Amino acid sequence: MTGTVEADNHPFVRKVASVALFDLSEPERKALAGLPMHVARYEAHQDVVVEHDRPNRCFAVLSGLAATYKTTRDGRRQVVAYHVPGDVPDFQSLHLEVLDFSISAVTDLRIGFVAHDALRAMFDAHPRLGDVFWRTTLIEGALSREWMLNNGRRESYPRMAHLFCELMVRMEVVGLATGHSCPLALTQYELADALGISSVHVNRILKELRERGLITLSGGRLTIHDWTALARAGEFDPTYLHLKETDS
Amino acid sequence: MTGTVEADNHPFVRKVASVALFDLSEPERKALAGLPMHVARYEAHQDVVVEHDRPNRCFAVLSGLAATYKTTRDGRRQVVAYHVPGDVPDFQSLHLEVLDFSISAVTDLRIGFVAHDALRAMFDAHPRLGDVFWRTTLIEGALSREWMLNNGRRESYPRMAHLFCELMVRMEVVGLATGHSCPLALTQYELADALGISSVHVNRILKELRERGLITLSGGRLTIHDWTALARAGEFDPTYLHLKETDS
DNA sequence: CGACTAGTTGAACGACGTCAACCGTTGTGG
DNA sequence: CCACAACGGTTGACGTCGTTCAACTAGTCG
Repeated sequence: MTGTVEADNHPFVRKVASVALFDLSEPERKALAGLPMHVARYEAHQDVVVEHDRPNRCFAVLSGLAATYKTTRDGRRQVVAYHVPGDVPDFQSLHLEVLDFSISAVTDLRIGFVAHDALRAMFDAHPRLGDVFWRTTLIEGALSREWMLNNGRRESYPRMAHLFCELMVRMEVVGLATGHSCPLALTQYELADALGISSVHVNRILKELRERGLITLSGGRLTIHDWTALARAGEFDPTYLHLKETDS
Repeated sequence: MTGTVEADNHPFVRKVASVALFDLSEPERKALAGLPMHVARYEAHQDVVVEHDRPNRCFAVLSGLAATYKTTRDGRRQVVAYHVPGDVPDFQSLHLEVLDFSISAVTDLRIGFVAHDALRAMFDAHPRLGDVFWRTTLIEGALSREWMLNNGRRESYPRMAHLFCELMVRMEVVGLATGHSCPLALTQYELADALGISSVHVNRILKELRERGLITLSGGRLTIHDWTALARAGEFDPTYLHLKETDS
């Protein structure tokens, strides 16, 4: 293996390459792969950062699933984003001092911390990389908007269908899905918090999706048996994910 | 009047100065004020940009109120953000080719278009300004998250209270509110689309807020009679707006 | 084997939606 | 200058989607 191949397997290089609209230069690859990264592990349900924190570092998800969430005063929880490997969920801490959300491990999680200073130095030296990271934060914004539409204007059946479509596509993009099946260890409570409904209702909708032969979600695994029907039910159009054209 | 004062009244200079964590240098002010801007007017309910557009320019709201929205296939509409003067609602078009949302004029609107090329040139010459605009897009992301919590986990009464609190604070920041009263020409239909409820229900909640003496919304004007009670009802905590410390 | 957690299901309730009628204001054209 | 259409707001009656409460099951861990 050459150094180049090694760098290409680095999570940052993979992620940035998948988002950038240009080919990364060799110095850019080196800068990304050379970022000093501190790897840490979290168990499911642990918080990585919490609201009001003032981090001096960002982190990338290396493996597992993370969730950004907020809570009301009386403890009701709303998941506002899920993060698959490669994502940098608290990137905004680079420019906004105090966090307005918390991020927790949904499953066992491996993450890599990178100091703000190191990132800033890299962006100074390689401005195009800054633009790519900017692009990633804008894509996250696009996901937020789609979630708002989904949670605000679709009933729970299509709403859940839409969420499963999104998660499957994103898992496919990072190579974690095979044949419309991917690891997804979400409890029904967590699903409820993402969809803005109750866990009891999640259970009923899940049952309906299962009985109609669209999906199964069990054993920490989501399998979509009828992609076409699920996408139709959820009115799923992946444009908002802003993927670069690959296959479908 | 000196050239400096003139520049300080320029919408971009005002906006950037209000968001930046540092003092703008004179060259930076000049660059902002010197951006070639094409002013245009839109009547209420006209679209400025629509989903799937591929703009080669951004625009700033100069006066009036704009709304970013998305629709489901059957035409149900969800407003995902409001934009007050100074905001640059489609900034993401600088980095994402195709729009995943539409933006319409809520009231009569005056906007200023700025070509992407001009912005890119400015960011190359003044990297700190790029960081400030990045910061603004991250703040918009914070608003999205708060909206998701609000729409997903609060019932319609506190939900509407929260929205009015947010809008009032934002109007105050740009100097359009006096004594908890500001122009706000939203119809009940539009309010419904922002809150994810029906217009009939908006009417009822509005009546309740009015009868409890918290607000009045009429004649294109929102007046908050009891800020404390409204903020309490909406569990409003302005942290997520990421304002720089001024008054309260 | 007991304790705990996640899932499942029924029944009653409630928040909100839908439908429909009606009112008030505005603006336009005969 | 009035008629009337168009639109936004208001209200009641009723339907429904989703919640809440509660009981029960199944799997897992010590």
